[in-house]
Amino acid sequence: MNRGRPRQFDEQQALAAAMEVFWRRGFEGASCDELLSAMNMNSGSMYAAFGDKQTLFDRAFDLYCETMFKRGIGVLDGPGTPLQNVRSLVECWGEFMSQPDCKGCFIQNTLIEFGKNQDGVAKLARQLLKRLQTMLETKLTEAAEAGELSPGADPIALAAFLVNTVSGLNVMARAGADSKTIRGAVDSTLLLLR
Amino acid sequence: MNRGRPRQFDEQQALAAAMEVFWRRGFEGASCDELLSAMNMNSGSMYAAFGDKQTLFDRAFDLYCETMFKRGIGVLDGPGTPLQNVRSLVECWGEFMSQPDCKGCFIQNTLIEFGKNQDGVAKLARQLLKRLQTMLETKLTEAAEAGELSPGADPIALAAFLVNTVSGLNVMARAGADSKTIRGAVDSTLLLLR
DNA sequence: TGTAATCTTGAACTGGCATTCAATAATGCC
DNA sequence: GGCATTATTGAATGCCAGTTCAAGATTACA
Repeated sequence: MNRGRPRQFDEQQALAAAMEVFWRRGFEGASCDELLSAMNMNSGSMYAAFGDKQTLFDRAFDLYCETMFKRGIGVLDGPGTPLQNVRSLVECWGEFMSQPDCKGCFIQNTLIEFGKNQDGVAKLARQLLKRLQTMLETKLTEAAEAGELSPGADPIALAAFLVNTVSGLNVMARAGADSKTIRGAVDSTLLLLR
Repeated sequence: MNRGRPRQFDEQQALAAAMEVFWRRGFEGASCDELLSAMNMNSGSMYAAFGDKQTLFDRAFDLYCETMFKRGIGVLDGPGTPLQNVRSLVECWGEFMSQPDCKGCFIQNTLIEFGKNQDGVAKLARQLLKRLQTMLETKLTEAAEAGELSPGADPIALAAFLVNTVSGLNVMARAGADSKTIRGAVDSTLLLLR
């Protein structure tokens, strides 16, 4: 079929390895050396396959979004009442962030590193967070209409609050907070969801 | 008195300028060029006065802690009941993070950039956050004993939760969240403090 | 077997950054 | 004024990380 020397690496596998490194170190923090040895490639092959470091990051970031973000959406749209699903998602965050050598959430990390940048990945990260917030608003509005929330609860404010909570959990996790602290934050958060 | 050519810069003023740059850009993100022009100094003078970039950062970070962190402590120890003071602090955070071109909290930013590092500034940032958490625990315990909190409220968990909240607010602010979102998060947080 | 196409390898290149340094300038003391 | 001391200046330095490139390797097809 295809002429030429065949590739000695699997693109998806290499991308997954790059994702791990970027996830832990960030864009600036990840050196090409570390990336290349994690991907088990030489610079020439990598540059031929992916273009440059930024493009590699973009693709690794996309891969993360495809997997992890959609997994979160799955929880929100799972079985159970709207409020139960929101509470499940918060629980998931807490467990995720309590893992021993947690790297946090790649989206949050990217948001922090690139901040208000108007272009590329930062914009995408902001959009994703906004999407999460909107989805939470929807679910919480449903919950309010179903009478699952205490009367007077504001679904819009609660959604903003939950996005804020996950941002906080991410920071705490990356700062190495003990699981008790994280558990305390999660438990207090759940008090508002009823 | 002192022999030799007198300094043409004010050390505290230069330090304050450096603090602004590090605060906005982080350690890696702040180039020496940007620092030097903000400080209105040449590299030679700066290196003679402060040593190197890391030492300059350390001193700028100390300056921030001396001013901003203690200001927060002042609110906690202000007039009013324990709970009122805690609520005031949360309100302050919200207003602070809602400012138009907010740089966030320097301590949080540093924590994020240096993460779990065992040495130097990262360790100091973690200690400060821990201290904040402990102070909140104390205040909230006092509030509980004074009957200001609803029965069954857990001061320890609430303190962890509040530290988590301020971490979240910092991320949201640096991500450019609108003030309505931040306000929503703050309002929801305050619901737990009563 | 020869040729074109594709991939691998790792050394060389390049640009940007923190840092140094030698020359110069400004002060106090004798 | 001469000298010691300290600051300023900005070009030069050295290093490191991202990137390129030429040589070699491996395949398909003729």
